[in-house]
Amino acid sequence: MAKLTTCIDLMDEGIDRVSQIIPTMPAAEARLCRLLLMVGEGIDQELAFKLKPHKLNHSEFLTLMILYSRPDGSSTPGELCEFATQGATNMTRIANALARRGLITRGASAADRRRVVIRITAAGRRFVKEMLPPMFPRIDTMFDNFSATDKRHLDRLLRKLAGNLDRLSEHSHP
Amino acid sequence: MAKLTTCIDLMDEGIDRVSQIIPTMPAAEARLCRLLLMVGEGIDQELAFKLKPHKLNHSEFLTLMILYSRPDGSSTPGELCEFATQGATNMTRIANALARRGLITRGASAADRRRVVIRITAAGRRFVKEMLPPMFPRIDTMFDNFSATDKRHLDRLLRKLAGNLDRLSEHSHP
DNA sequence: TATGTTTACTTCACCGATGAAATATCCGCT
DNA sequence: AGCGGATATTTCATCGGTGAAGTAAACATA
Repeated sequence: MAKLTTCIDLMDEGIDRVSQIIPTMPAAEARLCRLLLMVGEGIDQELAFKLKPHKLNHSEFLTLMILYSRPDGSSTPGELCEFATQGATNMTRIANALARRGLITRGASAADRRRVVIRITAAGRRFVKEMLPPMFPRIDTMFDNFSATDKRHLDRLLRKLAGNLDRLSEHSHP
Repeated sequence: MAKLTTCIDLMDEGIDRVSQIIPTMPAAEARLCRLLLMVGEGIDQELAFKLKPHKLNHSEFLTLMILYSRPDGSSTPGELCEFATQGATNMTRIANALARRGLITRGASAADRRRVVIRITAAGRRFVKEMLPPMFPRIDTMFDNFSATDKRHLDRLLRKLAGNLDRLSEHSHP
């Protein structure tokens, strides 16, 4: 598997050459975008690696965690779509997958019969409580050489960037 | 479409509640992971939005850009897989798609007849040179309120994180 | 030069995700 | 009460991506 750092080196060279041909390019900013995308993919793969033994994929895990973290352990497909930034179509499949394994239940809403109520089961809670801790060491290792201020900075900058992205997409694809 | 910042707020609450149930969780680090993943997805969507009018997807664009940035404008499927972190299978499809549009050519290597030489065409270069500049304003906007040191910090922290991820995956899935 | 191993790419079968359309229910208005 | 539009979820067709097996050429070595 290709190392992330060598990909980054190649990306740096590539951007240098492109910005020679097209000097109006915002090279530093484009570099940051690519960096972010690459590191994001790296974390994705790391997460997938940790989820594979449990036969979960990223979106199923996220959905289960959202339910786990809710005080009442329940939600609806529509709400879960919002929070997990998933399409409704996919949420149907995710719910099917989790329900088939007995980690959640699907029931009809009494108040609004269009709605489906999804609830995490006791088995689902047990499952999460057991699978989560073994991930912790690797998460810690990811930020090994990060000082407290490093972490604070990264947190702040990512949130700032998220705000900018929100404003961008508001204007164009709202 | 759900705003990124509200998803982040919900994520914060979720992590708080989970770390009450499971206090050994490295909450700050998990938060950073999720933040990075979410911002990464945001940039992905933004990129997809800019590519859609050109009927390109992310991996096709990246592949084309790698070719564009190479001094001789050529490479091989294997090399492109490495640099674009793509599976060989997918690279075949990408090359098919780009070749069908006349943006690249596929030829046999004289030196090694197992190899396929992929080369960006004049039309491919023109295509890139025209599609790239309209993206610049939005990239600039993404980092609008970032100071020069903000950008430097983000760059440094992401590279550091990439190094850590490399060490992680070396040990476990090499 | 014959043989087994490695490398490069493609084909095939499948999975996860998405857009468009279908279905069922709810809500506002007359 | 009943009609029209909005909302919630599912189904279907399709796309992009991946793993496993297939094919072809190169290399190593005996």
